[in-house]
Amino acid sequence: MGPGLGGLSSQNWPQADRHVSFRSMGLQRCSKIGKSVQDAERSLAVTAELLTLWFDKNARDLPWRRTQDPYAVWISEVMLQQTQVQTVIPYWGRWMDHLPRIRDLAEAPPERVLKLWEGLGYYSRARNLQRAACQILEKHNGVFPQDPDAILSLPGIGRYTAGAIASIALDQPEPILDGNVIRVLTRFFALEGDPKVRPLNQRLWELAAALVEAAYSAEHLGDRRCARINQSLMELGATVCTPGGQPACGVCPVAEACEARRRGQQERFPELPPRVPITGRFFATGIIAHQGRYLLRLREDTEVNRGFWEFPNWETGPSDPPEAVLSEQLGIPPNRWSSQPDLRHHITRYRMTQRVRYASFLPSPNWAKGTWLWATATELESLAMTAAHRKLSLRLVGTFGESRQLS
DNA sequence: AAACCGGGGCC
DNA sequence: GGCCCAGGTTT
Repeated sequence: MGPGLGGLSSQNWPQADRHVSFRSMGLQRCSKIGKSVQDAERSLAVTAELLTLWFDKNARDLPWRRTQDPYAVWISEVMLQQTQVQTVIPYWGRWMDHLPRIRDLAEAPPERVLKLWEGLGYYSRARNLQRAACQILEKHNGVFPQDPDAILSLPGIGRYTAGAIASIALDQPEPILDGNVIRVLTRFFALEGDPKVRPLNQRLWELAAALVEAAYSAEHLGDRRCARINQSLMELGATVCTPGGQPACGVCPVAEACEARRRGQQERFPELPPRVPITGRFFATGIIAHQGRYLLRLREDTEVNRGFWEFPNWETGPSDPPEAVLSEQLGIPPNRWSSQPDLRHHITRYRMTQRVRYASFLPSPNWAKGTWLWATATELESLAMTAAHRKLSLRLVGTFGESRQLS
């Protein structure tokens, strides 16, 4: 055990957190059962220390943990918003290779930024990254700001991401609260209610702040204490205190003090609101080939996925024949279309089906609206396309860049 | 407070 | 198919 843990009242620790409340939370249970604020803060310090030391031994070796460059940490945090670690790893490495500095991002062509983000989804994240990079150049002389409020004011950076950058890259005692931390804290303290809305959300932020401040005060924990305690909460949530009814409490460093585990009710927390129901959507998609090129359309500024190229497509009803809308929109007679396999694609709450039709025909261009392009097989690979249309593109273009013959 | 973002992985 | 993920922004 580390030298710092010895003096703390470890015999009180498991009991203390069962009824703990903290001065900053303004709760009353504490005084009712006669626990002192000093005991509460001491148990908090023990918890912070156990988590930090556990992280030192059990942290995964993730690529962005090998740097303290705020820019690199920032990119990783934004990529990790709603996106899992294993998905992010190759994207982060590629991004840092191509755009290693803030200035590189600010000055890059927007289509290059989108191409680097292709497949990660939630593409406003990429657009906001570049907007923020430009702001850092203009307002902060090209240096990533250190003030948490200045970080928070950048586009695409909310309270979580600002706290993550400030603590992980700059070792400041700023709290973080994400899905992992919500799960860890609601279980540890058996906190009921919706953790995403007040009042529980506010209490969780206060608890997260109390933990990082406890680590900050514990000088014996050594360097980068704020970075380590905050990452320990997320790491524990990702690898031990996992969703569902079977977290790995046997290897949890704070299991003895966990109230949900004491009750055997780990699966009850957090109390997340019901999911939005899943709905199906249907699209008629046309692949129009002409002299080895394929017709693409650029999503316009008013549309979702603006800046991405895609095969011309229109949303239809579940049973509308796709030839009808394709012929009307593209001026190609209905009998010129041949059927291709449907393409299924999932995105958040949508189950999307693209009904694909192929035509080898050059229509008189009545597609006046928007930006169109006859793309070669090589261009298909280099343009930014959303995931569903990238799948479609891979049907046409093999791994050697050869155009594939379709009947 | 709720909807949206038209991504991906896991079971 | 359901659920979750190192969320932020818009309405």
